[in-house]
Amino acid sequence: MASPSVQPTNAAPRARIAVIDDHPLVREGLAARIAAQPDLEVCCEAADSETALKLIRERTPALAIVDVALKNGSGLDLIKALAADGNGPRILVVSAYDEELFAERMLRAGAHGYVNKQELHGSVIEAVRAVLAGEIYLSAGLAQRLASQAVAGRRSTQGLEVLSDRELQIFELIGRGAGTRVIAAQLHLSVHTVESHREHIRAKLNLRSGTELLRRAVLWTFESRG
Amino acid sequence: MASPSVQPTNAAPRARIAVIDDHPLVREGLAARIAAQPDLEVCCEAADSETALKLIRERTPALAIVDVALKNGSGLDLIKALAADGNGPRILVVSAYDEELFAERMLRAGAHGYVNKQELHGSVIEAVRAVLAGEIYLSAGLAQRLASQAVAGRRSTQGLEVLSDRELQIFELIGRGAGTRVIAAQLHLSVHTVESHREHIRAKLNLRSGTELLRRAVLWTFESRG
DNA sequence: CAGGGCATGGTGGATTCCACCATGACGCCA
DNA sequence: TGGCGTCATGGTGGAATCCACCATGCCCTG
Repeated sequence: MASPSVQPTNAAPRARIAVIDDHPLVREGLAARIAAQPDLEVCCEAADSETALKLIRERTPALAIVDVALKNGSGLDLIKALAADGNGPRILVVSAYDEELFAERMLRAGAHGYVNKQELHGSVIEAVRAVLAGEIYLSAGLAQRLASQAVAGRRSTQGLEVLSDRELQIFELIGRGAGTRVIAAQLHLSVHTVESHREHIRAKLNLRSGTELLRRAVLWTFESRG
Repeated sequence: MASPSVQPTNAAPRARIAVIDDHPLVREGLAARIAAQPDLEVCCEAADSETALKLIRERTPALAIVDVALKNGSGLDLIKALAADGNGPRILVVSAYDEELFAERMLRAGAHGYVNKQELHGSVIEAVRAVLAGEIYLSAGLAQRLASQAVAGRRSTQGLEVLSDRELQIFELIGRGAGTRVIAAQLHLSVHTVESHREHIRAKLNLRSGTELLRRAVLWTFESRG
């Protein structure tokens, strides 16, 4: 991939793109848009991070569009795995949450762009091209917010930014209604590990009971409409 | 609905469909699928309930595909408004949540079908056709759960009307995040009593785990009490 | 009166929670 | 380079809980 083949715009072959999202409709929407471009094409699709990883390694797309919340392993893991591969595809994250919360983490984990599903009129393609060209792409509002945040160096906010990646990930799953054992299975972790994370989350968010935790998580997921 | 005017399937013209979703990508995915059918076509799209209402009244589609969570008015309002119009389009709800909670509300508000975004490989079109044909369409898992609920004994299961006073009271406390022991203390009851009520609530609402109960209770308190 | 729903409580076994603890990996910084 | 903190991963054991039955008493309605 680092080989001199990654410049498709001037040649005949289209840039090959992987679409990873657990909503079939979103996949199709993306695929339709991409297919409509003369210089881009979809080379594979997947709904969960495992098959995604497999497919991407096998088909070596130039870019992968990844949703934050997948079935297994939640996108973040996928991104980390891809980044760890070294010469993997460039990565554009699509999310229903426009939380700076996620954007920051995703980018740190190795993503090259972050676009919100909501404000996605024509900008995906724009984002795809930008990321393919080697740039970092952020959807409109996010850039400013991230920047101002970085400048302000803000803390606490009682909010979820105190949580580590793993913790946030688990927090989200809790919000979706998954029990500890389900989460453990889904993330390929020991139940104890998940419980540990749970405990840390509780501590960080100042929640006494697991009930309160679940409540918080459910409300949060609901509010930020996953 | 009983009027003989809405019968597009037998003639040459395609059935005209409105697509209402705040995710552009999902809209496009749906549009692409619909456009691929010989007997269907998209007549308008909208991202919020206001323009949706305006467009639908103006263009009189045979069917409207509506997302639960819109920007303004949350889909539910839209459905109610359309139902109030009397001779509006048939309505198919698409949702990211497979909660019976939502399905119930939507159907009661006047929707004719409810499909989950997740399990949406080819079923949307199927659902569209069914709803156009005058049927009520529910995505797989939901159908059973709702049916078993309806058959199991009582009417409409209006959600919580089946609950006795005590049960509702406890349900609400659960929704506020109170644990069993707290509830017991607060109501001057034995923990066992509360647990019994809990169990009865679960049974009545067809919820499997206590987690589901909590989740549902939290969502309810959030939804209804503003 | 009989039956049904309701509120109250209990028992016992399975599960989950939760407060500690431990280890290895990584990063930071002096 | 070593030390310190954080993170992720796991474990242990006792407390709390869940949950499927069961039991009693009460009130209402047929």
